[in-house]
Order: sequence, then structure tokens, then C-alpha cells
Amino acid sequence: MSLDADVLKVLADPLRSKILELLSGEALCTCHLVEETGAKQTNVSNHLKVLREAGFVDTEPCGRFTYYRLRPDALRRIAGSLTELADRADPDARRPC
Amino acid sequence: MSLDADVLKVLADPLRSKILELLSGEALCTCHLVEETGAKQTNVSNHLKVLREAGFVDTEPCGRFTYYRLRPDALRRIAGSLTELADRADPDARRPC
DNA sequence: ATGATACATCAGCTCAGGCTGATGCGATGC
DNA sequence: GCATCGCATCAGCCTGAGCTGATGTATCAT
Repeated sequence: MSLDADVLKVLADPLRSKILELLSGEALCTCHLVEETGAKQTNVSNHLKVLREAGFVDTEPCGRFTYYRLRPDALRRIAGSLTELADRADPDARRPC
Repeated sequence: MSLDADVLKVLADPLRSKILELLSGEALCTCHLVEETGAKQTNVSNHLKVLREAGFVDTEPCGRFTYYRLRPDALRRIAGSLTELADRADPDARRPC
């Protein structure tokens, strides 16, 4: 497996990573996330869309609320590709010039 | 531990992730990376600087060549924070509105 | 000493993407 | 019905960052 820069780019944003941390442990709706992050509703909603389309969160409509839940499998996939890359490292190998 | 967006941002670039993949398995010098990636020398050098300052690669000067080597521990650190976040997930918890 | 090679740095251009205000739309409450 | 709330979408601004050409600095070969 190889590193997917497009997927990593989704994680590499301070507000999105903050949202994922907030979603670890419990599902939250947008209003919670707006309150916790201090960001504007529009901004949070945009980032949630990015996270949703990348498969990092699931949505659960509930009346006029929309709950967001973390998808741990998506994170483990990334973690797996990183450790696989790390495991491939050989401390002595060097290609001659 | 929490997700560090600044560190993730270093990985979230197609050329940089390509370089890390190439460096897994064997150390390479800049000219190798330029040849393998097809990118300009200036560009590769810039990205190597970013990777070096973020601690993802080590440099080994060797005459007029500069060898770059992957630092697997740096990748494992990121992988660890991702799995930790994934492990924290509770499929039933939900904060009421 | 002269030239070539390997690599780094600098200045400038360009563009993706994050932030915002305005607006739309469905669900709930009165 | 009408107002309000929760959330999404749109258009526009603006900053950060990637790419490039030019240049500088060692190191090596002849």
C-alpha cells in the first residue's frame, strides 16, 4: 500500500483534526461542533462535508439535527499504510550513485 | 495524544509522499530522487528540506552527494496518534442537544 | 586552474483552498 | 399560518504553499 496524499490532505487541517478529536468518544451534531471549536457554522459545515466525502465521518439525521460520528476504520487504514511504510525501512541499504 | 495538523500537512503532498515511498527500503541521494520522481531538482530539494525539518528524513553527506534516509519512528508516531483516536471511538455514545 | 557535477537558496508567479456573509431549505414550535 | 432554528450551499476574498528559473557554493575530475 502507498501513501495517499489526497486523503492525508483531509486530515492535515487544524479545524478538521480538531473536529475528529471532538468526535472521538461520542457523536455530535453541528451545533455542538460550532460551539466547541468557536468557528463559524458555515466553516464547520464546509469541513464536515470534506470529512464526510473522504469517509472519515458518518452522518445520522435526527429531526432537524444532524449527528456526525467518527469512522475509526478510516483512521486505521491511514495508520496501517504509515506503519507499513515504516516497516519497510532498512537501516543499512543505500543505492550507489 | 492528539492529531498534529502541521505534521500531517508535511505528509499530505503528492511529491513528498512519493519521496517517502522511494526512501522506504533504501537511502537515496537527491539526484536519484530527481530521476525517479521526474520533478525538477529545485523542487525536490525544497520538499526534502520540508521533510528534514519535520523529522521524517535524515541526511548523510557523502562527498558531493547528500543521502536521504527515512526515519521510521516519525511515521510510527503519526500512525500511533491515528490508531489511538480510532480506539477512543464509542459506537453508541451521543451527546444530547 | 578550469570545468562539471550535486545540491541549496532566493525571488517571483500562480493557484488551490480556507474563511466569510448572504441565502436557501427543511424541521420544529407557537 | 408564521417565526425560529439547524444546517447546507453559493460567491467572493485572500493567504499559504507549490513550482520555476536564476544564482550561489562545495566537491570532484582533468
